[in-house]
Amino acid sequence: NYMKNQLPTIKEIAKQLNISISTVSRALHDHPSIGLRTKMKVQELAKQLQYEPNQSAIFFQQGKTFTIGVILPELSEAFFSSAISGIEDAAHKSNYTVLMGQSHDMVEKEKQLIDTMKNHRVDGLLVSISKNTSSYEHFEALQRYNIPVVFFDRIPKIPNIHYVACNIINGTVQAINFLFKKGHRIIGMINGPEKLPATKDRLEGYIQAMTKSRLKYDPALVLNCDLTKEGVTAATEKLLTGKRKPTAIVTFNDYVALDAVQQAQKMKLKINKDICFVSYANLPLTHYTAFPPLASVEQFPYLQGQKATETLIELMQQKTSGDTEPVNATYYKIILESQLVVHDGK
Amino acid sequence: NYMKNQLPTIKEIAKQLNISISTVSRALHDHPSIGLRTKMKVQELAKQLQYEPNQSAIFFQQGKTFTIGVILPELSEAFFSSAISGIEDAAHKSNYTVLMGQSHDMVEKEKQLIDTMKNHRVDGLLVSISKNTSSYEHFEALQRYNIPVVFFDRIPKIPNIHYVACNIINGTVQAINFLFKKGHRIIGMINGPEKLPATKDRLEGYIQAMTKSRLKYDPALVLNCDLTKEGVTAATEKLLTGKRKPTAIVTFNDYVALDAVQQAQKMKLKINKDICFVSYANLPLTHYTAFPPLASVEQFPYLQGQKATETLIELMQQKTSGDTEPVNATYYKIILESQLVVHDGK
DNA sequence: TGGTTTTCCGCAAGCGTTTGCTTATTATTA
DNA sequence: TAATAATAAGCAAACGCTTGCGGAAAACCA
Repeated sequence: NYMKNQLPTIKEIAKQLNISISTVSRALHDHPSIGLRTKMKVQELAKQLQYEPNQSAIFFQQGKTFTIGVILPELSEAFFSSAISGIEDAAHKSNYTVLMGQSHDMVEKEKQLIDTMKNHRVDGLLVSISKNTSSYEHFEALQRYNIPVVFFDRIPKIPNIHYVACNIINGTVQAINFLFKKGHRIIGMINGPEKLPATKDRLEGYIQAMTKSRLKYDPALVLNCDLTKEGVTAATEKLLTGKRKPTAIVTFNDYVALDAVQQAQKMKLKINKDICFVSYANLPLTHYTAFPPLASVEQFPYLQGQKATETLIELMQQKTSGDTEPVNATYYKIILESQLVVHDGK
Repeated sequence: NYMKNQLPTIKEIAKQLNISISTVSRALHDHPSIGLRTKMKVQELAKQLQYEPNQSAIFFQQGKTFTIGVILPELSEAFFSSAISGIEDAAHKSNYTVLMGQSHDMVEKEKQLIDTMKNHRVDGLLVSISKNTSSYEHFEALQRYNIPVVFFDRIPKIPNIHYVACNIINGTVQAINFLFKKGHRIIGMINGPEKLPATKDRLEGYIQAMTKSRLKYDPALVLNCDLTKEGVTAATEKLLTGKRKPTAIVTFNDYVALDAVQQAQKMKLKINKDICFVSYANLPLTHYTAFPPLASVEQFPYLQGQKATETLIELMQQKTSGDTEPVNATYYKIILESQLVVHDGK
């Protein structure tokens, strides 16, 4: 008692009230088997002492931390930071907290983070995998720990996983149709690095839409690039000096669009007249730019984060509610539809 | 042993090796008082069993969680997401993890988050306070728990706190000087909401610089606004139709600058000719816009986050390394200098 | 060989809570 | 009034790990 800077515990309360700690514990939880009188006394003293339960102890005792881990490539990227916002909001609503880590697209760090999260005994994990991740054993380790994982946006191509993703294909189709209706017949694409799933999806959508529109798919109109400014510039130039000159170009994302616009201008083309652009949204403020893309395929990062969190929470509940055996090997595969957002002239 | 899906513990290892758990614990920690033979045996079995210590237990036992909490207004804002990136990187380097929450600028939620963090027994806290926070008792509660707090960017104006902030004043002075050298003599400012500290700092810098440049301070040239598009537009119009028409305007941030540019264009003014803009950077891609500000006062969010984390970690070490009494009531007040970044034409 | 140091390891407490089970007390019924 | 039921509270184990302390065995010295 002598200036022990200790925090009050139920033990302390029990001692002062001359009752057992179990009684205190139950009293604080409003357990029916505790009389009203003592219940009151306990709660009063607790308040007076400013008692707060030591969550560390509870976590340990219950084997549950009410924490969900989030691992993604880059916290400062607009897309992910929106996603995080959605995650945090959803988690907070269900009284979970969020432990965060960024892999910087490095597999090694991704592994480290998984270890950290695992050791911290997070109750569940949300992951957007790094660009360079190609093997997935480090995720399997999580199963031993009974830590459910929900992937989002950047999902591994393996079976039997839970994920939330955005179907980019239909958005792409919408984009092409939009351009088609505007009269464009030769539509190019500046895509991303070949091996990226995101790149493949875009291409697939492109092919689908072109085929359906009875425009035959011309591979010469689709260029891959490494997303650097130089790469984009080169691709744009090549596309615009090719045999079949496109009147519209779909670009991998907003950054690419902006770089491509610059290059097109440099080539003395009138934007939105000689050449139009449509892109995949990942920037908040393209409408402030001089020549924003006519339209963007929106992927709803906030919503993705939110959905992913909600399904993770559901999975965690399931786990808790004691299905002795995880019989229900059903996997959540939640797919949001991307959507073409047409920007008004302004 | 019968398909208990339990994770291996040191107890398990001890049993299999017929030694005591304390020996196992020490062996795993390379304690000198354990013989090489047993040490090897233990470590081998541990690896074989894929043993990993239960951090929850350790946290509890040590009263330390190796976790730092971060509370800030909005995760998805570019400024903060850069800061977070810096925080995460710095934390990870020292083996800390990051627990995150966003207040959405609501005092109530800020309080909740502090409670959560406190109950989670984070080892330290990083806070950028919400716009509406004006009383600070909820932070004082943390002292009882011996949880050090480092504020960053948005810091409360009370004494005896640790903080990391960016001195915006000198950046503002640089900005005005920059404009002065370019020949501008009538320089306006579109500032933020009056009560915001950020607003006051900008104003102070403005006054200092104007005074020093022998341009007398004309209050009519400084307008407050609420940062909405309408507010900015109105302020811009008022400024550009006033008696003394500025040839340059310093704006509260990039968003304001972009809105103001639009309005100026609507008023048939030639940007960078009739009227120039300088702003405070908070967007990553102003250089893609049609008429970016000529220069921006950079506040280095990543660096701020990093520095804040580093000082927090230092504080936590101090706490641990057992100064029985926190005699050293020295408070870290780390101030980064903002810096004017002049954008090249393209 | 007897005593002293070293080396190695085990015992047990403790961290703060929860919870199944038991016990003491009071109220209820016949 | 005695037997039974309902109510209220306590005991003690458990969660997994760390660590101060004490003890046995082995090594050393003289």
